[in-house]
Amino acid sequence: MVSKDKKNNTDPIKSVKCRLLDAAEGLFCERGFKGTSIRDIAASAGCNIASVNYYFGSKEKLYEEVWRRHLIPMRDARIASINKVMSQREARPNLEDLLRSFADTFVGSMVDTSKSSQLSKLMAREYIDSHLPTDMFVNEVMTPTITAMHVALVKTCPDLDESKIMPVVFSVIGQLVHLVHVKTLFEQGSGDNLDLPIFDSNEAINHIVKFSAAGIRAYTVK
Amino acid sequence: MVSKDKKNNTDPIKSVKCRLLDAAEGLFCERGFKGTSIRDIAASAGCNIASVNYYFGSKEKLYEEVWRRHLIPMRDARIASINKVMSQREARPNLEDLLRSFADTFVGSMVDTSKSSQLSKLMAREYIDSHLPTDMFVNEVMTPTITAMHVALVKTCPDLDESKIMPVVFSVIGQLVHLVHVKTLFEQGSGDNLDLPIFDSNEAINHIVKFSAAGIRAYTVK
DNA sequence: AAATGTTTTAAACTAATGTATCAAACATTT
DNA sequence: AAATGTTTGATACATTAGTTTAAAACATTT
Repeated sequence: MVSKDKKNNTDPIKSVKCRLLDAAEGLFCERGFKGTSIRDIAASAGCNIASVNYYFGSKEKLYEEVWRRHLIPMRDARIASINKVMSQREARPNLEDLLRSFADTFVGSMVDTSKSSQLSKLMAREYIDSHLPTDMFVNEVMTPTITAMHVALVKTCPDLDESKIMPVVFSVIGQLVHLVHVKTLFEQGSGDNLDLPIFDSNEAINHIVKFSAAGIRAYTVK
Repeated sequence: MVSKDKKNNTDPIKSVKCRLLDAAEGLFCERGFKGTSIRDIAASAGCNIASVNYYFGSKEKLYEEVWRRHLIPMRDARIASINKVMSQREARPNLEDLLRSFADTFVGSMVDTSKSSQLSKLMAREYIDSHLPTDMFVNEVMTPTITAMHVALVKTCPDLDESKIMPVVFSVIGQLVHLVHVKTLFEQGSGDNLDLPIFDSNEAINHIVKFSAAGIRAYTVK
């Protein structure tokens, strides 16, 4: 008796709660927090409007839960990829290896399936107008990531002036965030009449690694 | 008889239309398009709700007008700053000069008053979910800017492989956009418990220039 | 099978939004 | 000053939002 239009996550195997989370994630990424209504979410998950409040208490809480599913894995993936490079037996780890590993994880850590840029998009939105409780994202992901990168860089480039590490990390992250943004713009529609070259992620990461390595070495004594 | 609370732009010298544009700009930057109601705008401008539809036709049109006031000046400022550096009498313009000039204008072109990062914030929002007609921003600002930077770089670095120019411009812009983002986050509240170092724009720009110059030269033959 | 606890449903509620109306106030021209 | 065109104001309208309610459907335990 239930109409089956426009529903994405109606797989009855998954629990209603899970379907709601999936549907909400997709819609929040696509249309933002304010742009997504509880009715949209319920419809996409194939369940009743009241379910959102029944399972999560409010729209805000649902949004929080959507985040919580990914925050820790995201952070751990990034830190792990840094540590992996650092724990190789060579005396001094290679700067390019460190950068590439970090970049790969940054751009790809959100790659569960094909919806690679979905979480990045959510991140960008949350970045600009936050609907998460105070600095949940900064404290649980950003700060730990930067710290891990900080110590890795100190080990990799002993000649690098310590006061320059933050700016250098800033530059790398700036490029990566921008890459994700641009990727997002290209992948799904909105800017389809641009004549910019097709954006290959691997090429882009190669470039960022080379560019950044040179930028970092500009600060080493020799 | 009119209550004077919370109003920012009630200067009766300015026309109602102008007051509406100013109020809308501030609120759109701060709360986004969806987060700002016509009632908020009218209240902040100290005029009636109907004024918005009277002068602009709709909320969307008002948003467009807010943009139109700045798009062309923004683009022209950026291009002019590039051309200024390029037209100096020296045989080959200096790369650092070009980068600094571009960076200054990018971060500061929105500096009419103290609300330096206001337009940048608006830009970031529009970036993520667009309420402007098809690619108005890309066509009128982004593309011309990138093109100007493109030809400037070719002249400044004749040794630079032409195919590497786009990636290189991408890296510079990525860092600058990120700088503006972070500046915004710090300047107005939301992330006040971060222990990141105080962010001085001049220092940051100095860094970006040095970092990027080295990154660019990594692509030159010698 | 009766009783109890959990989940789902349709409907209602309150508040807020963008827009439209129309008369009053104001300014300008005749 | 009268007439006309423009701007402003209070209010109404239709729509949509998030949330709540209470009954129904379902599942579980006794």
